[in-house]
Amino acid sequence: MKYPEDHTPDPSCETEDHQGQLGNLLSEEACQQAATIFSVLGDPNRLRLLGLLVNQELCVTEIADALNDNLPAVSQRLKLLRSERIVNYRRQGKHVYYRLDDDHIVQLVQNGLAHAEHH
Amino acid sequence: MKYPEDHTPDPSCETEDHQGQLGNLLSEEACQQAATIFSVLGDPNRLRLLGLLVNQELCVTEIADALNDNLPAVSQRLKLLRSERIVNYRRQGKHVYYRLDDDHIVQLVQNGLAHAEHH
DNA sequence: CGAACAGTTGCAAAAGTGATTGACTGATGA
DNA sequence: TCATCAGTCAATCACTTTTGCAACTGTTCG
Repeated sequence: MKYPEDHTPDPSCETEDHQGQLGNLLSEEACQQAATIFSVLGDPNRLRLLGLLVNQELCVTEIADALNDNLPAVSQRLKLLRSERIVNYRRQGKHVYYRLDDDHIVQLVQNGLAHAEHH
Repeated sequence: MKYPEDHTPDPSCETEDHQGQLGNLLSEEACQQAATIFSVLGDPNRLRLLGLLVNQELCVTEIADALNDNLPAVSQRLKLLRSERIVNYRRQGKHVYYRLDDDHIVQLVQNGLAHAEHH
């Protein structure tokens, strides 16, 4: 999966139409976007990070400490999560505080976990 | 993310404990599993395939035709989806019919789409 | 201003992933 | 049994993604 640099949807995905033949629920574009979100969630490190943010707002250093990870790595992950609008942030003095963008993400993550627990 | 060959959970993920310090919701193992599921869903081709199966059972050739894709490619994807128990199948004569394993998946996919549409 | 702290960015190496092709297996039916 | 159809497997190649480190930016405070 190639992550888009920013929120610029690729128009070239309209070149062929794979829908409509069998009552496909998923439009081409929706598939693309949903797949991107899923693949961003599809990494244990990022998922752990999101788990931390479920009920609190934390700055990068706190996150890195809590996850026992180094700062640049955490910052990279946050950048990706930011680009998919999964997390949001605000700067306060020297610190940048991150939080989950909305409850939708929590829903998604919990759904995924629920399915994981089934097996 | 490396996909596990089969449903054999890796015990080596218990070597270190990254939890408990800040009320982390997600256990190490749950994270791993959920991340695997997410990353399997994190591909537009697989997502389209799942879209096809939402209300029907189809054999591999039918899927390949509907998606305008070649048989081996579809079979590979199905194998992966199978390994994560996202789809289920039965053999009938020469044909292998696939279906979604349970409603949970539909939930997950729809959640992902819902978030995608937000932006 | 300049030192120190908090984060971010860039880059190269390493690891992982997906598409493709050809060979293989299993079932059917003449 | 042999030919054929349906599907799977395995290996390779090109391409992405992740990671670790060093350099850089921005902010505070003496």
